Amino acid sequence: MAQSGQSTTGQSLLFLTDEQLRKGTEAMFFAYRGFTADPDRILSERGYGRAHHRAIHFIHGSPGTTVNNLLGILGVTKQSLNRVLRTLVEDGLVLNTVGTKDKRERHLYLTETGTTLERALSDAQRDRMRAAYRAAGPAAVAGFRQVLEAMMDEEMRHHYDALKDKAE
Amino acid sequence: MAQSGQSTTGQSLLFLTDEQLRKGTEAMFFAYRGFTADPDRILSERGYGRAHHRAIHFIHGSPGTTVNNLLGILGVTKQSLNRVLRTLVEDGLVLNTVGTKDKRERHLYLTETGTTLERALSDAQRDRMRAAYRAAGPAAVAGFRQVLEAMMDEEMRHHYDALKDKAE
DNA sequence: TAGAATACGTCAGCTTTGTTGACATTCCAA
DNA sequence: TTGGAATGTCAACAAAGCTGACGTATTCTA
Repeated sequence: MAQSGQSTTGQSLLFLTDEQLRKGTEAMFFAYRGFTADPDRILSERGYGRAHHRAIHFIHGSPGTTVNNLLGILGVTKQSLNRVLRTLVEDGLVLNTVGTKDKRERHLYLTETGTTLERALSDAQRDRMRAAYRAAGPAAVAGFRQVLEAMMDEEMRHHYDALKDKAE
Repeated sequence: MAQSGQSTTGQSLLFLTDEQLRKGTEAMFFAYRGFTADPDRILSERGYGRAHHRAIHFIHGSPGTTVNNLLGILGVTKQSLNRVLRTLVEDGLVLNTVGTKDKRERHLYLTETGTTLERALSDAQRDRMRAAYRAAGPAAVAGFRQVLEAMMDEEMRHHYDALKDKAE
């Protein structure tokens, strides 16, 4: 066992060895692969990639979102996003409507087919997360979220909080 | 606040709402971007990418490892790894020696230049992780690691454990 | 109301990093 | 000793990111 959780005061937690930090980075690396593995399988069956998954996920979470907003969340260029979005619209998974208030904007929605795929993807991903959560217990889950949130960039945390608030 | 950490018995943790799980996946997504952001900056200055970082990281952790072993850890094809390795050897960051016992194998080592870059990269990455760890506290860190480990594929956990044991 | 700014889409071309296929070398076992 | 398995290299291609330039429609502002 490592000497990380000794102090319950939270005061003397300053000895973070290189070893502990290295293990943390490797845990992130290996866990992220597991995190994406199950949806990746479903996606590749249908000729989609992780980029499509991300678009579908956030359109599902914020129906009617604009292209510009999605760009901020995903942190890619519009050319890159456009390529993905175009195939999703062509394949009938995403709907693209002209803005009501500002006609320059395009609002994005999942069609029924899109929603079905979203559910398949998130079910697969959540099964693994659910299993991990159960194995680790509620206290561990709280810590997991705390560390992840502390690891985000400022800008990313804004997007994260905005999405979080929406549901509460 | 969510209703996740209510029970201290760890018994009745069965109500994992879709909402909680969704937030977990988004936390992973946004945190992973932060996790890679700092090294990415250093790498792009020198014309390298994340693939180079991964190779350097694991060669540093297991000096003398073979190409085949590295393939198992990274989970890519040998052709893909080879391209990265070749540029690192050409640039004098990695040393490639013919196996002594089995001449088909190549043993990989970091040169002094390679070690210097490794240090710069891991310093940058660890600064952020250290800050996150401190902000979240030791109990949260323990939970963080627990959940990540539970999220890995079997095969990945084997690699992870092998690397972990090496240092203990 | 004219011109600047914004939102979106697209064309062209490049880079990184993954893929499959073909092939040389080396080792081992029948 | 020879044929198959293992290790690693070269070639060509695909996905998905990037920059830069440009067009169009719309909105904002001086």
